Amino acid sequence: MSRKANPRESVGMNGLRCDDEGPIWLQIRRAISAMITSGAWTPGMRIPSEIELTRHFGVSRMTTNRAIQSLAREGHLERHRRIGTIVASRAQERPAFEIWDVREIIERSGERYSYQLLEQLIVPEDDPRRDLFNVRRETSLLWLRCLHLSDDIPFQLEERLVNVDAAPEILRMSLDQTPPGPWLVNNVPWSQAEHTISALPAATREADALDLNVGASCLVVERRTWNGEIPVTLVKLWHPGSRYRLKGQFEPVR
Amino acid sequence: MSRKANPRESVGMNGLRCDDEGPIWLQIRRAISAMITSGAWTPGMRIPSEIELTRHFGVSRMTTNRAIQSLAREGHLERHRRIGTIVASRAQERPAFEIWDVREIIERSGERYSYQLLEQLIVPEDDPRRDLFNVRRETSLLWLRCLHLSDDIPFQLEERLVNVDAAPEILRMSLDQTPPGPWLVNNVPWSQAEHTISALPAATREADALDLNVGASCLVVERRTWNGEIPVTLVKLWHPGSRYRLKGQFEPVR
DNA sequence: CTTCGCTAATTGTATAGACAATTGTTTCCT
DNA sequence: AGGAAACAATTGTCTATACAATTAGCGAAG
Repeated sequence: MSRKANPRESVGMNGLRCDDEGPIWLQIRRAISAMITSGAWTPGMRIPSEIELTRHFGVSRMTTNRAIQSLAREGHLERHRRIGTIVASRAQERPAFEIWDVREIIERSGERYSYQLLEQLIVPEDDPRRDLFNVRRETSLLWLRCLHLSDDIPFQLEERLVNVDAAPEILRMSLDQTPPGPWLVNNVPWSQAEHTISALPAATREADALDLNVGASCLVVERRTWNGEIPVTLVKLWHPGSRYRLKGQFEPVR
Repeated sequence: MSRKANPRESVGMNGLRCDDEGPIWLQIRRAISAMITSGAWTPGMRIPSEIELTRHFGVSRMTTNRAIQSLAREGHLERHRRIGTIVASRAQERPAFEIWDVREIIERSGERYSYQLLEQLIVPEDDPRRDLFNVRRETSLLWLRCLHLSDDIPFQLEERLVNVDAAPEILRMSLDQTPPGPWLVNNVPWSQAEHTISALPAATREADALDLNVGASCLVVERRTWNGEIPVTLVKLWHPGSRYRLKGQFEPVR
């Protein structure tokens, strides 16, 4: 216990204290959370094991486990058997704006997420899609269509244009395995974003992919991001409106 | 067991089946989830008690409990002691777009949410703020400023303009208790929304409220919603950029 | 030196049981 | 009848324990 190979920097338990509000597992959760947000425990550090915390707080392991798992499920901690629990690199981030990560939405609902790449091409010089972006003729643009499924039922169709100059590494990604959305958010810097939410009827292309009738109303989120003046990506996300009710008093345009 | 006063309509367990993937508590979770999304169990119905499910699936109560609680925490079920567990009215909704509900964000992080109303007034006829909305001179607009705190530290400043014609009941709300955001989302119909995300320096008004220096950079989300042609609300949400890192490679404009 | 297999540390899941808290229902006393 | 007290049903939390799964590290065998 005293001499350790120290696979990762390990934290101590100084300052780890319960308040006295509510159930003990929430107190423990808050105590750990406080260590992270205060900066005493920084991303990458290994936190005490369940056993140590169990002793520290004088509770049973299930109680510690509940506190830690609830933090882990929300992405503040990462846990690995035999390795232990480390503070996630994004633990101090707040989802002040949640970029719609379909995968997360689906998996939070306990369903199976799957993904299909439908189309991938470099937009030709005279293609009308180029007009959506205000970029020079030489700039190469990548066009993607992919489908996100929940329990093998189409949940979201993604139609995306990417400015390759702003994100050159994207050409090296195998996009038939990895959805482009999360990768872009995490790897390509951007400074400005604009979203438009509306209800639109599905055209043939969308209806086919989503397994709907042509004209069925969909909820469409359109997002554009820039880095300074440079457009980064433009994406249209189609949700079948009939299959999933939507949060809030959203009324399709008649 | 056979004759019941039936305080609420109660569901049977027909069709409630486990698949065989992953841990049993997730299987049970999916089984219940499937009953809801298939429509066999509809909002307001009382689902079988933990004991009954425990017997049905042949597991221990803690296992059932874990499945149900995880659904309840996400808003698919509502639980009350002695009453039982009912399907939440919003259970079939998908958070296809999560309207930023600060309260939810804060409470999910295990912190204490609190709220202050800073300012509330009907915008005078000649006020420049009227220009933000394209409405007739007679239309009365409500101006609100409120602060959302996490563990008593300012987390988000909300500056909002509401079209009273589109949401007349808002004048009857006691907005010093209830934040206007969630109420509007749930009670006022809208068909279109537009968001802009950017990084801006705090002016005196924002710096004061958020306890920052003037000029400190903030992440600002601006949201406008319409119902058809009619503007409903316009809100600017200020987050102190220094205190909370933000998800993704967001770079403040220099 | 490399590889294979063992051991130990750590988390993941499940069980059985206990008691607390909440609140509808019933019963009983006046 | 009305109100108070007891009861019952249901969820909330916690404990103690057990075994499974994962994997780093170590040591033995080749």
